[in-house]
Amino acid sequence: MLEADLFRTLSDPTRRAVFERLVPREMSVSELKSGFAISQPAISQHLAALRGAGLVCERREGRFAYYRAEPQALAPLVDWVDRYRLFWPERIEKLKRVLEDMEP
Amino acid sequence: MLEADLFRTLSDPTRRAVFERLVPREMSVSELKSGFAISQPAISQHLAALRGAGLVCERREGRFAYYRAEPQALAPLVDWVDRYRLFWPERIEKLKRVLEDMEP
DNA sequence: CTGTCGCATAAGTCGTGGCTTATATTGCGT
DNA sequence: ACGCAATATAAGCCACGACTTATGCGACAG
Repeated sequence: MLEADLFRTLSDPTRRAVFERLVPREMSVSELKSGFAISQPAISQHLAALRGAGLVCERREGRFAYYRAEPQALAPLVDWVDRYRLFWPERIEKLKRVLEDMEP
Repeated sequence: MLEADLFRTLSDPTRRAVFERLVPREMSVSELKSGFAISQPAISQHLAALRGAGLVCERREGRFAYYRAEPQALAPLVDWVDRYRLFWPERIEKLKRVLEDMEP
């Protein structure tokens, strides 16, 4: 049931890009804004939406707000796609290969 | 880049429900309509959107149109979530268990 | 203490999209 | 041939959401 929020939140391309940018490392709002052609309030609104879905979390430090992604919040979305991965044999094979490569 | 179409198409809960209903077995439009509290044109419009994303395909038979889901069209979405699954070790463990249950 | 910076919130605008009703199209039954 | 059934398309309506500008608020510098 929770995948609904994730689909809605991630359906916007800009917001998805914001999330992706916060996966490798945390970033301040102004640093995020550079690289997007939208206003600072727009960024803050996207961050609020992502925060509402648990996809990012903020760390306050003085007047700066540092955001980082929380990939584990993708859980319901992962469960959703996994449910239909079962109807798709070749994809399972590929996944198995990926997993085998990860353990010694 | 193609995951954008999938996110946009699947962001609507009704359309997502239509897709999910067509995964186990094919179904005619009128059979689909029963179970949804929306009009038949609305169903047809959702099917057109899903078809545009390659998520369903239709089979004509007389005046009936039978639709079935094409889970392989989820590929770009699967790739997207897999990219961030790597940042999330516990999820990999769960997946491995699912895969192990599937083969004797 | 005052100005400015970093960010959030408020308010308003505007496009998009999902729904409706109405209509067109094709196929089947009688 | 006629009418109805199954579906698609057209046109219009309305709500939602993404953006803007304007404003508020706390933190640091001078």
